[in-house]
Amino acid sequence: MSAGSAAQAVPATRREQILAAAAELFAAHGFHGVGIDDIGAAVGISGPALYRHFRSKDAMLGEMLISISRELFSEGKERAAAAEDPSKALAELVTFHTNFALDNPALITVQERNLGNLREDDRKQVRALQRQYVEVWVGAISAAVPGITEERARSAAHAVFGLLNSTPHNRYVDSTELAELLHRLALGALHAAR
Amino acid sequence: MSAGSAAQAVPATRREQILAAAAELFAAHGFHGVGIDDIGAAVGISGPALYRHFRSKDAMLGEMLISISRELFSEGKERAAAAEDPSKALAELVTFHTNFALDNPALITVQERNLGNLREDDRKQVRALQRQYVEVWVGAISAAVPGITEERARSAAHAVFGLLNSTPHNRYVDSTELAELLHRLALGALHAAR
DNA sequence: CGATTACGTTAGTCATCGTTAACTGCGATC
DNA sequence: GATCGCAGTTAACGATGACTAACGTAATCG
Repeated sequence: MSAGSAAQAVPATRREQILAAAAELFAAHGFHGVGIDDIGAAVGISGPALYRHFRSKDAMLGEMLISISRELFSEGKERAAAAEDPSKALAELVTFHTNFALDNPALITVQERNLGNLREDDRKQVRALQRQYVEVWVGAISAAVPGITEERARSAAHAVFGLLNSTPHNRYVDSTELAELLHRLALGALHAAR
Repeated sequence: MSAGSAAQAVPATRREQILAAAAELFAAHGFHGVGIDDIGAAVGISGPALYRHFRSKDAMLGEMLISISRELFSEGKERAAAAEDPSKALAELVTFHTNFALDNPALITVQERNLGNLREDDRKQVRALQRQYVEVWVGAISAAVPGITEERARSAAHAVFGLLNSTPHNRYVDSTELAELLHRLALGALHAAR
């Protein structure tokens, strides 16, 4: 269900394994709340060995946030463009984002919370990608909700991100039902945006 | 507009002044990303002087999260109970929460992100209060949306919190219009929850 | 008027953190 | 089969962080 590249049993490369473990830890304790030794221990090696794979702790955060932002944008753009009409494009974006959040709760959490811990240049890059992703949504909302202003569409997009990204803290129903519920809630909200 | 006790020009007590400054810093850099000296500097005193007012840095976070949780719960419960019918109760909760988030963006952000940095006993207390607040919403949603299950209502409540709490990162329209938009989005979402 | 209390200050302590250095084993390559 | 480079180890270093100690000052109060 859903086409994510989420928690696989045997991660492809060591780098990816480290990034996955670090994401989990950053999500739970915050960037500064996690030590280099904690990350190492989570993948069975100890502390400084991480520097064989990353230039710094900052670089780990940078790499994970840039790659997630890039994936959201490029995949989102593609799916929206492939849809046959505006209303289907919006529904497709909702489905895509929902599944992504369900498949990558740690990454979503880190992206939401730890943008401020990025180095200046990485932050610039992530923000640029996020802006582009938001514009994909603004386009889809503008086309699907007649008469809405661009500013309201942008605000609505951010609000719906907040709604869908609440997924990691929302484990009261199984994920199939949760996906369906979030889909309805998001489209219901956007429909009401006028 | 809105009856919050938000950013006043001259904070009542020194303690409150410190908590407000700390909330701002925690929201921006994360709990562990802020030093005791930073907080002191933000209120014009230097570092260790804070220990005349708080037992520890942990205690500052604990106090701010407990008080915000308490206020949300007690005020929310009261307003929901005072409404004349279920649909008005839900609308009132949405209005209240929206205005609270608009008036206290830093506190809302800290509550969302830094629960994991609390000391065990404080975290227990905050979680208990949050649970009670959620139950107020679950009651209102269950009464206003016929046929919805309790679990779906709870999930929907969390999702709507995510939507409304996105406020701090949502400054594309002025706050009057944003409040109105968020109100529509939230009720639109809940209406679609079935 | 003298003592206490409230609220600051600066200097120091001790733990911890990110990072580097120096060294080691091991599998592939020429 | 010697060599090279990848991926790991432990030890150390400098910086920084939370917190304590010792001290100062001004207002309050008995």
